[in-house]
Amino acid sequence: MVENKELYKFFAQGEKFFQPGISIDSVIFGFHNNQLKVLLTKLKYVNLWSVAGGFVYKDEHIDDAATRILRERTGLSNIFLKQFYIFGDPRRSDRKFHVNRMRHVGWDADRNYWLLKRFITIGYYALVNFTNVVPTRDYMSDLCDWYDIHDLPPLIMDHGDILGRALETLRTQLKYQPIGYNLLPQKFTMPELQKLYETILDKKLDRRNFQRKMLGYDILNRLEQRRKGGAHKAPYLYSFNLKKYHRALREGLAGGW
Amino acid sequence: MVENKELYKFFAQGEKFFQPGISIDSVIFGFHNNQLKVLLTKLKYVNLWSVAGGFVYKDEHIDDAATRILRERTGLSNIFLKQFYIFGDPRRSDRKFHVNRMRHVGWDADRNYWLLKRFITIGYYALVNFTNVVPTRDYMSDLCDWYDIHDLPPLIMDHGDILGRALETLRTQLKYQPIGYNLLPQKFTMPELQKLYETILDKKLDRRNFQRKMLGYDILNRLEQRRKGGAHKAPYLYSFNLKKYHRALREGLAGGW
DNA sequence: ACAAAAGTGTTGTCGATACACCCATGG
DNA sequence: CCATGGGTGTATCGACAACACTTTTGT
Repeated sequence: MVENKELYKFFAQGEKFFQPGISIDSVIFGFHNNQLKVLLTKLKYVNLWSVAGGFVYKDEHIDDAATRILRERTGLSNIFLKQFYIFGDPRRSDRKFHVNRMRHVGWDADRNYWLLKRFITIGYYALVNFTNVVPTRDYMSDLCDWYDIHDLPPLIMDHGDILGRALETLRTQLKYQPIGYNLLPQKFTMPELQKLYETILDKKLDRRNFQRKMLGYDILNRLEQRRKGGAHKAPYLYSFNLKKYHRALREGLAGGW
Repeated sequence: MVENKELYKFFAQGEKFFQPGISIDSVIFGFHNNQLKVLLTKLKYVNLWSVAGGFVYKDEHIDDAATRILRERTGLSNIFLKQFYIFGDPRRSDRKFHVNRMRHVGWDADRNYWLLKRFITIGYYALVNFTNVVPTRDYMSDLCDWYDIHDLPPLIMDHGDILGRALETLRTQLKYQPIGYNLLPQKFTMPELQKLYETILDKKLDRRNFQRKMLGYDILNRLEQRRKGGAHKAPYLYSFNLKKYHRALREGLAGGW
């Protein structure tokens, strides 16, 4: 198998290219069907899933590495991406997992093999537009797809913790920063934006107060057009005023839900 | 010199004990004479200062490493310590600086020497009680002392950035968490607590509103005793109600300055 | 016409600010 | 006795939550 050759090559030569002992794990959030989703990959030879992970090239900025990994998994660049925590427990790695994978491609590792050493991982979280993403697996995985935040498959190592802490961070950030731009299509309605907030915060918000508060932030453009076709009254479409949006990102919102 | 032997040993054997490519830099804040201070060490053989740095033993949790480094510099355990950012620019290390130090102890490093490789550093910040600290230098440094945040000596590499970002984080955290416990003596007056807040935020606060807000958090015990001796009316002494203080740490404050 | 969804308005509460007043102490 | 700092009280404003009303649309 050509793919397993690639994996073999990674095992054999990764040490040459990658910064030792450091990995990156990005929790990629998307929004679809009124549900918050995470992009996960199923790793080969085991029945375990993983958030979008990877390694840092020896001369690569960690933020660039995170961006690259995100692009490899989603096809997207220019995305909201932020480091949120470092996971530095010396026992977080799962030796058996690696040994098992290596056996499948015929790589025989000794005890000092680079991948079996301790890894510290840098947690990033990303917000992406679900419909623009083309989930792309690589030679390490045989599946890459979205999963509902409330219905997750079994995760490798401490990826449950990583995901949980990313979600917690997202919820906190939500209070002080605008976020819809990265998760919604260009044009969207106020109820759609509200659903996004409700989904992330996991609680109902008052329709009318939400609208007024959101408009109060002064980061939205109301378009002439309305969303037709649905039953009932047609809602306005909005887009983000990028200039004001980015100012709000820098300076923060009043906040408090 | 015995000390230089130690440094030599570090150069020669550090690779055996420490996790490669990872360092820890802790910005240690204290409060004294109504000024916010940082604990810095002056490194040997150069006219540059550094925040409290160190390395991670191969089987040590990064949080434990940060705690250990803090104890080595201050003599204190059980302290408020929190990771706040990872600095991962591949060009952040200063090769010349290391080479220069090594030359002074007669260590001759080749190009692949561990210390000259890329290091990613984990930024922590700590809040400590100034009067309890015994600033302690080690074999790498010839000075260790407090410096006013507004009057800093020249700092090594990106330690200026690290310090700035730590300060920014502290200011943000101040809005959502109680902090005085770690920076003030056991007993303190309301004006003293206010000075602390004013110093960190670098702005004046209204005396009366501050008092009411602070008392409203319900984390203080008013003591019978008052602070005598100063001119003018004797202010009450307070101490923190630790139980409520820690609950507030976990659950956050209302906040907003 | 009516149910359901969307848009707009009104009111009450609470916290934050601004400021006025009183108390204690040392010079 | 008065200047200075500390403690307590009150008015005002604005943000936010709760809730009423009107408008639009498909069936």
